[in-house]
Amino acid sequence: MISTKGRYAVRVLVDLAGCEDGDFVPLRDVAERQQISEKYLQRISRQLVDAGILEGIRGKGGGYRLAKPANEICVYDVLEAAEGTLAPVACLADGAPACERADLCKTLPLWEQFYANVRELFGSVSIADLAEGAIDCV
Amino acid sequence: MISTKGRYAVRVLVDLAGCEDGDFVPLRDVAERQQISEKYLQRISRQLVDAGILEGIRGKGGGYRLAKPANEICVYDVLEAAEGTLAPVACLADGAPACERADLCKTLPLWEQFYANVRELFGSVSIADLAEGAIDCV
DNA sequence: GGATAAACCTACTTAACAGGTTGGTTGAAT
DNA sequence: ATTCAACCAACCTGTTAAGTAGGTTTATCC
Repeated sequence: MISTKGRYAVRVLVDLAGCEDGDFVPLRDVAERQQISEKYLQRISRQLVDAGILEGIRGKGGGYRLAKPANEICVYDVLEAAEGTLAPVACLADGAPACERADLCKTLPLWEQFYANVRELFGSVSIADLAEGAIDCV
Repeated sequence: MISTKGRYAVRVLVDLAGCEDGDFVPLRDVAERQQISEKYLQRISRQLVDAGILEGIRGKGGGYRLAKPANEICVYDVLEAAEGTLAPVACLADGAPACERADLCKTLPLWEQFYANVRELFGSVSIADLAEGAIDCV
């Protein structure tokens, strides 16, 4: 399951991608359009700033904007910034201690395959793709 | 993330698939081999029985065995039985109320695609595949 | 028929996390 | 000086994960 944090993050990015390039957009506007608590978005936005995905400036006339062109921001990076790792099992997470059972673990290859699929899918879709509705349902 | 419940469930099934066909194996043995609390496995096993994946008989000489041949049990069914839905977002879960924003939701197609990938991968791998180590790392 | 082995069942616990909310502080424009 | 808006820290509330405890039923074996 993708938590609301990750989903909200994607929605914020897509929303900003739909605004005029280069403009700083106050979070209040995004929150209103997306019907999400502004306060909660604040926390999420900060994480996105820390991850280098968003830029924020303070004060009157401030707000957020994409730190890179929308087609250079992939969904994978956004989800990872918001949710932490997307590894399906702890032993595949970045910096996890190697599992002792790894050699004899018959299920590990499956999780590895799954993780690879996740990276492949979310890594190949950009915020620009979403904003344009370029993803078709299957 | 796949929770331990789901992962343990898969491991139990793979373990049982490695035992003599038709034998009922007491959970204590599985728990010992897999190094998982027997009590916790009890709960999980019950869910798998309810889902028609395992058969259990009580009393001395009892235990569990696969309700179907290992190559007819796919990982998807096991995970779903143990974890509930595998839908990445609530609005795609079985029996979820339709989301009002569905039409204008630019991210929905992405979650649908992801869900389809999950079903495809886990649906195409059987317990027999895992038991034989037929999955290769990528 | 009694001991034993096993699944079954209910309830509880404990810690972590999701999903926020409150209440401020700092910084920039006007 | 005022206003807007990002930043920051702490808190809260409910749910879930991950188990534990302890008992009840059912079958086998002696």
